[in-house]
Amino acid sequence: MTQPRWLDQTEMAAWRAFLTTSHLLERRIEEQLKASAGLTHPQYEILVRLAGATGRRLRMTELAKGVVASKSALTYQVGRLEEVGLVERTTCPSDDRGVLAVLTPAGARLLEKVAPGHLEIVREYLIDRLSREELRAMTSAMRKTEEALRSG
Amino acid sequence: MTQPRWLDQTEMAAWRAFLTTSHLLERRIEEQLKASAGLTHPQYEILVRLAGATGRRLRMTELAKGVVASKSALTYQVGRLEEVGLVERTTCPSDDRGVLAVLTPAGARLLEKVAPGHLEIVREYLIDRLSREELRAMTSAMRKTEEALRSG
DNA sequence: GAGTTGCCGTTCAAATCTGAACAACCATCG
DNA sequence: CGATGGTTGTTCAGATTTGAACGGCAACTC
Repeated sequence: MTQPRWLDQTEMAAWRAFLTTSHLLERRIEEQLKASAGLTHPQYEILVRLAGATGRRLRMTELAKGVVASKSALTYQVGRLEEVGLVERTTCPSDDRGVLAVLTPAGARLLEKVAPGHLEIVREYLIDRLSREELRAMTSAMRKTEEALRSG
Repeated sequence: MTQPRWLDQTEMAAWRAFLTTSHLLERRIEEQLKASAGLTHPQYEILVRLAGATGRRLRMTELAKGVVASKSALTYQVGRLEEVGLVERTTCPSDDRGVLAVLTPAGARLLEKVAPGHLEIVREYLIDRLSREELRAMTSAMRKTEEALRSG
């Protein structure tokens, strides 16, 4: 442990901008999804992950890691999605402890319907405002942090 | 309304990296603050904003905008902080509707104690991993998005 | 100065998240 | 086989967030 190292003005500005913007964007996305499909952002992300998985199914634990949610939060949200027929649960054939969340055809249809409006928000407020250079730098930066956090 | 514009591979990678990383980092920060001071991240941010305000006090609405929280969430969290003596409430002298949240000396002391450990996390996982160029680009990018979201 | 409109912060019920505890299962080793 | 330790997903209670509704006050108009 060395001396406490504060952030200089530039670093603090960077951190504050990141923190504030991620929260604001999260809010905007939540609002759009709720209005257009009655989905929360976590629910939407679950559908996206399942749609991208082979067989449109994933183990609960994998899914939780993918969407960055706690196990119990995922159990809860998959329960909601199952109630409305967007996802089904199957016991994992290779591991009786396991549960597979499976995207239903209705889930896939809803996702196709909702995705454009969602991505339009992502474009409008983030992607389309960034230069190629900024996009590249941000991706690089985020990946470094992600990698570090996934390891620890 | 034009055609739906999907994100190309580079754009989607950028968005996914941002989304995932912000959630992972949020989790790590929450964990650190809880362990080191029993504070949640929203609570910590409230203390930070108050500490930086003139007179160490802010109107509830300003504070809510600053920390990007809903009015009711802020009411709740300020209530928690008041219970443990880190913040006090005062009625606003210039506007009887208003409430001023004021950082107490105990709140200031706790913040000084906790900030280094918190900032160490921010450094370790984000700031220290970024080149000066990445830091600059990320700040610029985040500010553009923040500005757009604050206007709408 | 009465009326109207809008802002301020709180309250409330409902939804969601958290973390610990738990039961069931897997894997390894002796 | 039997014991041990680790994993899996769920459950539960408690904490937090959300959004709408509300009462109180301010600001502006006529």
